[in-house]
Amino acid sequence: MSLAEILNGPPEDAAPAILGRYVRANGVTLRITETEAYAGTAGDPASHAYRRRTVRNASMFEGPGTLYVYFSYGMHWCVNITCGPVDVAAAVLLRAGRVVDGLEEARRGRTVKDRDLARGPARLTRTLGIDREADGTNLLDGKGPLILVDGPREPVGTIRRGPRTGVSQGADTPWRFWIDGDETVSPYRRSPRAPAIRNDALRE
DNA sequence: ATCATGATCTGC
DNA sequence: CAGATCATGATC
Repeated sequence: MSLAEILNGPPEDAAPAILGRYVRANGVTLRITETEAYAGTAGDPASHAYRRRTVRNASMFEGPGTLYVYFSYGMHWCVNITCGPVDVAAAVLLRAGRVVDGLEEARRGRTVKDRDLARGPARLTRTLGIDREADGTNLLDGKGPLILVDGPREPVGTIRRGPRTGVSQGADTPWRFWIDGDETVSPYRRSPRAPAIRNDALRE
């Protein structure tokens, strides 16, 4: 399936389809190992675009392949790839990946284990050298700083799914996807503000 | 287990 | 216009 087809679809289909694919930015190449889907105003209370279009979330309402880069917890940047048609604010959050090329560049002076370089959405974004400047750029037009490699995907093994990390609303929607057994996948943390775990919630 | 740190949103 | 919230990571 082509990238354009994937990004034209709903986020819960695009998120697992992006696993195992390669992203490249600023001389660093990553193999994506963990993603999360967020629907826009279509009934997903965990989405930044749940209520309405704002200055911050405007990129989520653009066409498929648009980057939505947001600032979180006063210090971190995180990257989403918008999917679905214009005005449908759905997106896929890139949560973790493995550095496969540009290891020296990826380090950026940090002394962490290789597997931790892009383990978690903020570290992934920093490792790729992405920040606010990339917000609103499109990865399909080849002009922005981030490239998602198109073409057929190599086999990824078992894909697993479970609830999304750290969200207080919609905490049981199983829209987090990861490659089973990969050591670069980030640890799951339920939001302390989320309601108690429902007995019908999906197990990981 | 707790803190760091600031943009954004919401309710007053 | 102020206070709560936050799709987290590093360090204690």
